[in-house]
Amino acid sequence: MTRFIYDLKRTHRAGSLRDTDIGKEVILMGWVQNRRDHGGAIFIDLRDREGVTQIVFDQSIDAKAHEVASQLRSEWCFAVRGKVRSRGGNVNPKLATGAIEVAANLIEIFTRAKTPPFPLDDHADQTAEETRLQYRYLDLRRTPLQRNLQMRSKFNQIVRRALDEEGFLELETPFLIKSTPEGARDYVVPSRVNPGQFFALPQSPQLFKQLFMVAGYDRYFQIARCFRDEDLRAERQPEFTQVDIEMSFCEPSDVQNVVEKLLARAWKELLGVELKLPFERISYQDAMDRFGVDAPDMRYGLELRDVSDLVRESGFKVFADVTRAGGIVKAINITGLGDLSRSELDALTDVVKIYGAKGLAWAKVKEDGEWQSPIAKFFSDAERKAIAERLALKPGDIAAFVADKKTVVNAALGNLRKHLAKTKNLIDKATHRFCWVTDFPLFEYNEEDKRWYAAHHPFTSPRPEDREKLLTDQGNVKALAYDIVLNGVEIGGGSIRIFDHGLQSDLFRALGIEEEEQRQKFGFLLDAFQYGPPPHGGLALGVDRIMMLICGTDSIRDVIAFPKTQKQTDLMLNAPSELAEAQLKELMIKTVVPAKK
RNA sequence: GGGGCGGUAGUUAAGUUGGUUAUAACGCCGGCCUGUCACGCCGGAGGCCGCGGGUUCAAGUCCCGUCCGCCCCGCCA
Repeated sequence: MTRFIYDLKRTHRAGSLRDTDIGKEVILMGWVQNRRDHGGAIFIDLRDREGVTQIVFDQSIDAKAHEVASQLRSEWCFAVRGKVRSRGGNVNPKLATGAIEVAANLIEIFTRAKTPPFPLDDHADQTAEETRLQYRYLDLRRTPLQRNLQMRSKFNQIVRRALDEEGFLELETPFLIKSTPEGARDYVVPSRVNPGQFFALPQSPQLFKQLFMVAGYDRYFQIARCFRDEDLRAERQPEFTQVDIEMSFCEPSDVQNVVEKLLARAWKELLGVELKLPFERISYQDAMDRFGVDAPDMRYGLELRDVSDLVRESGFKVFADVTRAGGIVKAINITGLGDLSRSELDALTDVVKIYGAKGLAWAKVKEDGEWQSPIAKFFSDAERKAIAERLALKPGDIAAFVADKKTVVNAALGNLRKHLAKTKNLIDKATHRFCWVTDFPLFEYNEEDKRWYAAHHPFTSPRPEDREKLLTDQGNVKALAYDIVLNGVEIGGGSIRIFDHGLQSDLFRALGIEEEEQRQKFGFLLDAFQYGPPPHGGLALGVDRIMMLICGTDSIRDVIAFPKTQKQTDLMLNAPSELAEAQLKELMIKTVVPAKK
């Protein structure tokens, strides 16, 4: 190494220099974003994480520097010393540093670079993600990802400052824990010193944070990595990050207030957006009735309406049969989108079929109020009028109906609603519509196993007023559980926990979990709860999803430095991979991979 | 486990009814150029058409299988 690094320290980051710096001698270090060689003068755009500065190597200023600079190519790493000067009439309005340039008088090339496998300029988002993931370290150099990860860093700092100020302690919990059978599939880690035994990686620090409350830490948080071995989606990775929060002596609104303040602060500092507090609340029941999903996007209309009572006696056999068999019929008024062609309506049918619906019935309302519809003839004038009234149908509107089991109808129309909003551009991207979804059911019935399961987890407290229904009317017990939803994406959820021993016993009884099984799965927690647990509750926020929304991207992978593909592989590491025989032997593990047919 | 979309120079794409030597832009290499900023001009190199099989006189193109990436269903207390 020569004079740079040791003698000549970096004085600025690229991106920070302005016309007020004219005349200063500066030292910058970074990468070649672009070069424009004009013979006697070479322009190099030097990029670092803060931005880009134009460096000019002028033969007449320093012939040696000019000669060295003529070798520079894309993504070479180098340092320059030079004087900041005005660009005069050649200002580049597209650059923050566009008013100035650095006239170089000394350069050192640190490292040369192979030609990158894909362009790293800002116009290069089009490169296949497969290639970008393979060379993730290069993709991460690009401005959009630099920006996303820097935002993520700032978000984490805001979380720490905000929760510290509220008296929360940042405490860590172990990664190597015990596998529990319920919930998501566990990632497991073999224990070498305990042959044949395995640890599990935490799906969340849930039980530990409750133990912190038992131990009197009162207010806890952690920016925690969580692991779930389930199939991936655009907003789901096998390892993800939560802001995990738990507090003692609280009711739901105490938890919600903390979270609202935290998010409001993040939105203000990161986006300059002032959020209106408190966030609106909607019950789970209302969300399902009006939007068909438990994480409603309320930025647009197209709400669902139940018309079961209006079609039960109709001549349309499909609707009449479904309602008589305990199913429901719901409809959306597809209003304001103009006429839809037959092929467009067929495409909408394909959408609802994904969610198990057998079909989509539709009716167009003509100018004279008559229905143009294959099913119009099955309804009486009065029935059509009643439906039109409930859906507020006007001439030009289209009603779309689905009849089936309640879960199918809600999923089909709820997702049809999303589909229409997206494809017909009904969404105002600048809107940040937060809401709390409350009063979730405590139990979910599983048809196959013919038993009730905990909808959230088995330590979630029922609403006090539902206490006596616990063993008799499980379907109508509501939980002190709440999700937080932003623009139709669930970004967090939590609950008030059970701290009363008798209540916990009844809950296990309602779930059909015997005492022995309770002891085996949760013995340590039940033991702990015999030593004076405080009333407590909490919540976890999905950091990756929140960052996805803050950064305005469609994929969680854009806010995770080193994400995995849909098949849970890392294309850069080539992970996972097989272990050497000796390694398996040491762990006393034998693998049995079924032969391919 | 299932449905859908995609895979052609380094990158992004085009490729007709199966028909001669597989196109283009950007990038790359060489040369020229002192005011460019997605610089310009001249010249050049660059292909396992994802992989395997089949049909055919002939396959990037048709058929079957398979791998990889993405979106979705199931799954995700």
